[in-house]
Amino acid sequence: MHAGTHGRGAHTTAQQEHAPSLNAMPFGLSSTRAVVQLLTHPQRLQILGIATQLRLTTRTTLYRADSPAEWIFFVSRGVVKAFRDLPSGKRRVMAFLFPSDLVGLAECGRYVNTVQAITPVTVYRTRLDQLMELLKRDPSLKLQFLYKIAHELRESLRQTIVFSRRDAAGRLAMFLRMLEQRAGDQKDGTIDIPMSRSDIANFIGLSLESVIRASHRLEESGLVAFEDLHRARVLHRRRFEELASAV
Amino acid sequence: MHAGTHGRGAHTTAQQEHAPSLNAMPFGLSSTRAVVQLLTHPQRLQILGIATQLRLTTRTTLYRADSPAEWIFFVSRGVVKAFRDLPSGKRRVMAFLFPSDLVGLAECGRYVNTVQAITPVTVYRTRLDQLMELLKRDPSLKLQFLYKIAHELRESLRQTIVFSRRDAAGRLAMFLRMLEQRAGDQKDGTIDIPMSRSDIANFIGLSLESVIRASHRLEESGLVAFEDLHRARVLHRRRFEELASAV
DNA sequence: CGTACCGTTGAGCAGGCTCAACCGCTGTGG
DNA sequence: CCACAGCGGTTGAGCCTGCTCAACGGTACG
Repeated sequence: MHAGTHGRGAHTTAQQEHAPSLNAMPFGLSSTRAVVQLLTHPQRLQILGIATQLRLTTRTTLYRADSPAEWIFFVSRGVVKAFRDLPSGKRRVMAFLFPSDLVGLAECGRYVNTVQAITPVTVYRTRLDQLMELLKRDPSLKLQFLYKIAHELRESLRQTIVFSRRDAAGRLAMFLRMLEQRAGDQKDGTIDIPMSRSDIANFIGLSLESVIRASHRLEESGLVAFEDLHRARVLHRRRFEELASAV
Repeated sequence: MHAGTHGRGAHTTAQQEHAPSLNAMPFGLSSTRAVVQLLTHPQRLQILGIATQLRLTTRTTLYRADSPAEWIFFVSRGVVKAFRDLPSGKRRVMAFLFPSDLVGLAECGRYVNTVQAITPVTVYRTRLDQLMELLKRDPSLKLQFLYKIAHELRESLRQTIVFSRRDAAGRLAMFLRMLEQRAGDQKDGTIDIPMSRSDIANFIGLSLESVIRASHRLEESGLVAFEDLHRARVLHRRRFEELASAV
């Protein structure tokens, strides 16, 4: 299979590699709209103290939906997807999780989604009860987690805007822009697309075929060039942004 | 206008009326899938101490998107909607907020959505910085807020499942079921629908006309009876649940 | 009585879905 | 070594349903 065969995630910084990390946009006023590291160095070491580093290959399942939620994961390198298989047999990808994201949100003691690696990943795994202990001992850490979850909530709400579009090309453009922002701009100006076309389809709510046709439309109209299946380049930034914003 | 002319929200309990309150499903194991009150009585009094009670009429705007985020609101009675007007002129309703919900999540010091009352509401308003002060003094309160935001995140993710459906009737059925769960079952077995058809459309991602036609289809197939514009009754529970689950 | 707003209905269009066939690559086993 | 299965991706044909546009109805309000 394709995934894992072409250095995706290789641009991850050493910092992200070496300790649990959480990124988010703050509540408070800030001039930039930048995502910042929430955890102080000591906090990261504290979490490191109760965490185990795991390196997982593509397609490894971190956990399954509805199984008892024992662990919380900090994504450190690579990308995972969180999805649910619906009664109809369709698969809904709820989120892609990147380095500095938190995975393992439970409800009533059970995981909500199944989570699988789509690239080789490094995660830090910690027992939920141990993390809760740590949160009790370090109240300021609670606040950081609050920020992080609030950030994810806003991201999730933003994601629903994608669904309000009917046109496939527009949805795909918004998705690509999201990828560009989340995964951090590549030095060479390309967008890294770690997931399969079918994962994209299940995420943005289109059929697989529509995703492919939308890619062609983006390419034909000169907005985006797909250098290969997993790399795209924005050719006409202004028109691209227009399309992606024109909800 | 219609809203506010027929006792919606009248079933709100006295408890909800009299102090800030937060409801959520816990992370941890619990036999029931019930939503529980997160705050202890002393905590609610503490928040009450820094909050102002406001009673607002239908269509009052609590705040506007992109304005500086000074306040956090606890919905105590009634229903508000959070929405964004998109560049295209379309309006996306991001969420309906019910009693025991939290309103006013900011990003970089600015509100993300515009929030408006769709029924007469009672809210408790507190300055963001004062609430943060309180959170610093009472670490366990932070955890309650963490639970609440996590709950809203899960709700938001669940909401995206609605969008994965193509059929209007199915989307509407899921929406009605959500209303039934959120607003608490009425004693008489009816579902209270506080918002306008057009708000529903903007929330579940359909055109206004499609919402109306979907209502007709639900009615014709004998699943649901619409007693008036703002009250529905599930006639055939099993088939209704089947439709609402058959994503 | 006119206006505004919400809701309703109909006609016709368009874009996304489904189904089906096919390609190219990979890994496997005879 | 090659045949084959499996998987991801691609393309085409035709259907279907939700959207758009437009006209109209009812109710509240000035």
